[in-house]
Amino acid sequence: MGKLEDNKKRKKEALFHTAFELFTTKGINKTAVSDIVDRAGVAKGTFYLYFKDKYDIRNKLITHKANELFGMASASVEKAALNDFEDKVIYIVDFIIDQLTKNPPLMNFIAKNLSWGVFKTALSQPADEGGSIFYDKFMEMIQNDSHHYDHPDIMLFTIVELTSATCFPTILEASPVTIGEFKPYLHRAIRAILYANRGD
Amino acid sequence: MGKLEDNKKRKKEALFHTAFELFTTKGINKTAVSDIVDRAGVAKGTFYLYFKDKYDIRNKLITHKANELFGMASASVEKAALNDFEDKVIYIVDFIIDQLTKNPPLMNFIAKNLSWGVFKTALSQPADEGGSIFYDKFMEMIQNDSHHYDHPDIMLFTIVELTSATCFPTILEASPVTIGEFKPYLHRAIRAILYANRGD
Amino acid sequence: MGKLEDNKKRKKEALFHTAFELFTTKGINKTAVSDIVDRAGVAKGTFYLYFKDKYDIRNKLITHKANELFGMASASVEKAALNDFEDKVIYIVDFIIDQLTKNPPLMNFIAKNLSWGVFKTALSQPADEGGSIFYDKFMEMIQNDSHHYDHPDIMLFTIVELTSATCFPTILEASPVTIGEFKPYLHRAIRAILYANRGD
Amino acid sequence: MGKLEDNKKRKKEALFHTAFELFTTKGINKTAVSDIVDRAGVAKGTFYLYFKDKYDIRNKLITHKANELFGMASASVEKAALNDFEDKVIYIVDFIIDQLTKNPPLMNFIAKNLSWGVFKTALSQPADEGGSIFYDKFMEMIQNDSHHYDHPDIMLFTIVELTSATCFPTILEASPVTIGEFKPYLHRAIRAILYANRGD
DNA sequence: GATGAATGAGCATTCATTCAT
DNA sequence: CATGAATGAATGCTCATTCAT
Repeated sequence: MGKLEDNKKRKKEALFHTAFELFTTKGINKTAVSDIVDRAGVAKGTFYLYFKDKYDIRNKLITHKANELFGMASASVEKAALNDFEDKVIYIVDFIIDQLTKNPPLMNFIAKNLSWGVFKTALSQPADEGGSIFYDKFMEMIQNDSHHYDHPDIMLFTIVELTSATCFPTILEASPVTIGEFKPYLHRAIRAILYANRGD
Repeated sequence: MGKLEDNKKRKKEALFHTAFELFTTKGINKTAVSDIVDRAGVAKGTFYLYFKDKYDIRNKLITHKANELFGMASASVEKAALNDFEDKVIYIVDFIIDQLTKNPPLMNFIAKNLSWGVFKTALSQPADEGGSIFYDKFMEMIQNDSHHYDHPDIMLFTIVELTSATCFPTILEASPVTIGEFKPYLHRAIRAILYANRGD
Repeated sequence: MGKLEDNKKRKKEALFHTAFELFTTKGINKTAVSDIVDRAGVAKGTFYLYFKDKYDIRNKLITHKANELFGMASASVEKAALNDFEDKVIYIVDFIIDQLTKNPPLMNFIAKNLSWGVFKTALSQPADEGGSIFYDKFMEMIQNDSHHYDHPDIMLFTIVELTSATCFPTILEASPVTIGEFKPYLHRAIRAILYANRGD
Repeated sequence: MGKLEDNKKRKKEALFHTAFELFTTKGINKTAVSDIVDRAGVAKGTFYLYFKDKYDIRNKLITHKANELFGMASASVEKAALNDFEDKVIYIVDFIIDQLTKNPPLMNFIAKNLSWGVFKTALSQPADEGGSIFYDKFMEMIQNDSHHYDHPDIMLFTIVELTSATCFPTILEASPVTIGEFKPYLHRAIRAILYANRGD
C-alpha cells in the first residue's frame, strides 16, 4: 500500500519537477509534453493521469512556487522582529527580490506567467501542509500597526503590482537600471504609497 | 509605378491590419499565418516577403499601436494647457486609461505583449511621419517644471510600470476592483512617487 | 456464496447495461472501455474478466437485444390468435416496428450493428431461461398454415432483410418517407413475397 | 500551368485510388491517414489539402463508386433494347450483382458504408462529366412503360434496399444461400413488388 | 476475484516555410 | 513581385491492455 502510494507520489513529483526545469530553461511554448515525460522517465499516458494538459501543470507550478516563496518570506519576517508595518513590508519585498535575484530561472518563470489572479490564489492557500496563509498574516500585520489603512487590499495590490512589474526587467535585463540601483527608488515609492493610504 | 507601389503598400497594410484583428480576437498562439493571409486576401508567400515571421509582425504591431496611443496622449495634453508637471502626468495617464477602456481588444493585445523594452522603443520613435517623439516631449515637460527631479527616467519607468501593471487587471477583469474604483488610488500613488523623487 | 455470486452477476450486468447506454448514445467508436467501467462503477481490469474486448460486449449485446425483441413479438402474436400465417407475419413485423419506433436508441444500435449472421444466432437461442426459440416457432407457424411454402428459410431471410433495410432509414430519418407512410408499401411487398413463394 | 494542374490532379487521384485500395483490404478503421499518404507517395499535409479527414474521402469514394456502377448499368441496359420496364429492372439488378460478384473488395466497401442517403446523392449526379443522371433515366423508363406505378420513388427505394440487403450476405458470405441460389427468389420478389405497386 | 496505476504504441492534425511557376 | 501547392516535422492526446498488489 505504502509502496504504491509512494510510487504514485514519486511519479507526480518527477513530472512536476521536470516540467519546472524545462519551462524555465526552454520556455513553455518550446516545451513539449514529450520532453517532460522523457526526462522524467515516465510514460506519456502517465502525464495525462495527473494533469489535464501542459497549461494545467503550469498553473499548478506557479501556485506552488509563489506559495513557497511567500511562505519563506513570511517565516523570515517573523524572525526579524520588526515593529513597524512599513519596515515589515520593505523587509518582505527585499527578501523576495533577493530570492529571485539568486534564482533567475524561477524569476523568469514567474515573470512570464504571473497574474494577479493566480497570485491571489496562491497567497490564499497554506504554503504547505500545516503552513499558515500569507494573506491572513499580512492582514494581521496591518491590524497590529499603530497606523490605520483605508483599503489594505487595494494597497497590497498596488504594491505587489508595482514591485513585480519593476523587478522583472531590472533583475532580468538590468533595464533601465540594475535592481541594485533601483531598490532605493522602489523603497521610496512603496513608502510613499503606504503613507498616501494612511487613514489617520 | 505609383499604382504598383500603392498595391505593395496596400498588401502590407492589409496583412498588418488583419494580423491585429486576429491577434486581438484569437490570441497570437491560436492565430496561424494561414489565417492572416487568408483573411487579408493575400498569398502565403507574400507574408514572408514583408515579415520574418509571426513574431516579427507582432512586435511591429505593438510598437505601432503603443506609438499611436502616446502620440494621441501627447497631442491632447498640449491642448489641455496645464502648467503643473504633476497634472500633466495624471492627465496623460487618464487619457491612456480612457482610450484602453474604450478599446478592450487593444488593451488585451497590449496587456499580453508589452514589455518595457518594446515600450521604450516605441516611445523613442516619431509617432508617424512628421510626428515628434514622446520621450523627448516628456523630458521637456520635466525641464520646464518648477520642481527638479533627480532621475526622471527611473521615475518614468516606475510610473509606467505601476500604471500598466495595475490597469490591466482592473480594466480587463475588474479585479480586485474596477478601474473606476482604482483610479483615485492610482492618482494618489503616482503623486506620491513624484513627490518622493523631487530633488528640491 | 450467494452473496458473492450475486456481486459477480451484478458487476457483469452493470457493465452490460452501461455499455448499451453508451453505445446507443455516443456510438461504439466514440465509447472507450474507460467510459463503460467508470460509469458502471467497476475497475478497468474487471471488464476484461468478463469480456474479451469492446466488440465482444457489443456482439453479446446485439444478440441479447434482438432476442428480447423477438421473444416479445413471439409472445404477443400468440395472444393475438390469428389464423392466417400471412397475418401473423404482418403482425410480427408491425409489432417490431412499433417497438423500435418507440425506442430510437435501440433502433439506432441495431441499425448500425445488425448483420444476418448475428441475427440468425439470436433467433436460434431461447429468449431467456425457459423461453422458447423464435426460429422454431416461426417454422411451426408455417407448417400449420393452409398454404405450403417452398423454401421458408430463404423467404424469411428475404422478408427480414427487406424489413430491416427499409425500416432503418424510414424510422430514423424519415427518408425517403416516414415509417407511417411507408408501412402500407411494406405490407404490400411482404404479402407479394409470401404469395410469390407459395408452392401450392 | 498545365503542368501544375496536372500534378495537382495526379496527387488527388493517387490519394483517392490508394484510399480505396486500403479501405477495401484493411477496412476503414484499421486504415490510418499515414498508410494512405505513405503508399500514395505524398506528404501527410497534402492529404488535408484535398480532404477534410478520413471520412470525407470515404464518402467521396462511395459516391464515386456507386455512381460509376450505376452509370455502367445504365449504359448497358440501353444497349440491351428491352421493352418491358420489369425486364429492365431485373436486367439492371443482375448487371450490378454480376459486377459486385466479380469485385468482392468493391462489394465489401459498399456493403459496409452504403446508406440510402449517400446512394440517392450518388444517383442524382452525372456519373462523369457529360454523363447523364441515373435517377432521371430510371424515372423516364417508368414513364414510357405500358403500366402506371403509383409512387415510383418509394418503389425504387424498396427494391434498392431489398436488393442490397439480400445481396451483401449472399455474395460475401453465401449465407444463408449463395447468390446464385438466391437470384430466382430475388427476381420473384422484385416482380412481386412491381406488380403490387401497379396503379392500373 | 478485483483493482486501477502504468504503459507506450498509435493517430489525427497543424502549420511554418519553401520554391517552382 | 506574387503565388499557393507541397512539405513533413512536430505534437497533443487517446486508449486497449497488462499486471503487481
